[in-house]
Amino acid sequence: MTLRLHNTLTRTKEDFVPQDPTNVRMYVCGPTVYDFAHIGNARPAIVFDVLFRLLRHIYGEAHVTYVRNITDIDDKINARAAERAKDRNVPVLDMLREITAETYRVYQEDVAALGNLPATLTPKATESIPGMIAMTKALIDGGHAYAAEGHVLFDVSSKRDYGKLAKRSVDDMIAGARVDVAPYKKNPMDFVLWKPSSDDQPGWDSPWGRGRPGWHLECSAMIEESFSPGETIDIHGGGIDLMFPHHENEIAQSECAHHGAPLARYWMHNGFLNVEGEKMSKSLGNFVTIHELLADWPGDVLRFNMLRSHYRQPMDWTIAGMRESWNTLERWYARTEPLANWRVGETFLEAVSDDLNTPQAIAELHQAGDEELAGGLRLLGFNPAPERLASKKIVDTVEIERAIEARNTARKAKDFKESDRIRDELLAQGIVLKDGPSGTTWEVKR
RNA sequence: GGCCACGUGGCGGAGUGGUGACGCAGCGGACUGCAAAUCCGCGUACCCCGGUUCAAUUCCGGGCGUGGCCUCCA
Repeated sequence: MTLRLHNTLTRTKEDFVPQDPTNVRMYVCGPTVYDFAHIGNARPAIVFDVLFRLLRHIYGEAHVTYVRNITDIDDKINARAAERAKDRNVPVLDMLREITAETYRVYQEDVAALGNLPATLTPKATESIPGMIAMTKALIDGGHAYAAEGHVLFDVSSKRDYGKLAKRSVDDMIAGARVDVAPYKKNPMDFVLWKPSSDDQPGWDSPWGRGRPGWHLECSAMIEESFSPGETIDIHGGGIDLMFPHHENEIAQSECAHHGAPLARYWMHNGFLNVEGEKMSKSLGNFVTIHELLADWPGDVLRFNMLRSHYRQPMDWTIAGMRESWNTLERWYARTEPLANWRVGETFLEAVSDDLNTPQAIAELHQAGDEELAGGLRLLGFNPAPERLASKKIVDTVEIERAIEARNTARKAKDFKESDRIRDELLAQGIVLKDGPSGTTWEVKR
């Protein structure tokens, strides 16, 4: 059984062959920590966690390194900090540290609540500044970058195959460009490696003055520091919207700084996510954060719902889908939880190994016996325990038990009018009764 | 304007050149005092128009539609 992955570089599914099966290397672009992560951010976190687990299953836990960075220096963060610092009348840089630390903390919590394993390494951009400066120097020395008006820019004309990931030529992009081109750029597509900072912006001393890195440079430097400098990694992942310009530019920087050594051999991109048929945006008011979702829904449900669509397909996130996911998981957890034994089924593993075809894999689980169901759930990152699906709704258990007793007394006396009245009353409170062979059980209706 | 995806039954969602994946909902049955839950059974779908083929939902071309990227974005 071979693992096949869709490679954005070739736009085809390819057999995955790591350079070194005892050292499989994967890097995924993590969040910019300026605001709570939204449901769209959850998609890559979950998708690549499944891939991480699958790689560990195939190559062994000790042989897979998964790096997910934290972007904690960025102009969006600066803008947010400046805004809030003004409101609260505190120094901008203090505000900035508070925002990134707090957002990072919540992100880690949210991601863990979705059933994701911690990444092997979680580098922060602010901890890789010297590496970024060194890479910028190397690019200038190699004739791939130039300093201009306090900025350092990457010269796209210095890389013949610039655009190979996004499959577009520099000429095409210039033709379609809608941006004002900064006067100090030699070429409109040149992008910033380093830019000057004012006193109230975070900055580091560099050969080009006090400044801060461009976004793309951060990832290139963090990859270099997380793995061995200059080495090609196996998999680089992220959202499809990062393909251009972010990933294209990472490739340009890293390859030029490393004398042409490819940055990554397999590039993977997850599709976009819509909410109830509409693009998620703050103006539409359908902006859903993971954090608020977790207040109403178990993390496992959110995870399962995500995996019901293939990661490359556009996905529509709906409440109806979440309910369906909850029901399915609840039934499955009831079956698998008491089982001590589990094993990963062959057809299930084939499906997951076919470019993470989780919808197909889930279909296999619907047909599977208890042990294979348990094994499949485990591999996908679920921990079958009913309490993980407990409703967050607060109910008066004692009151319910008392009502059930009263109802069963009425039933014994064949007073069905009374027993139905009690059942309806509970139903009105959202409590559903089930009369089984071993007595009456209840659950919270959704 | 340029580039790129996608269009499957009431809904979600895989897949395939030739016997209707799978789930949810719905319908019928079993069970139940009646229900719920559970179990059993039930479905002739692949945007449109051409082409290739013995055969196309699947391949090719064109059209229409939806969405994404080209600017911060998972």
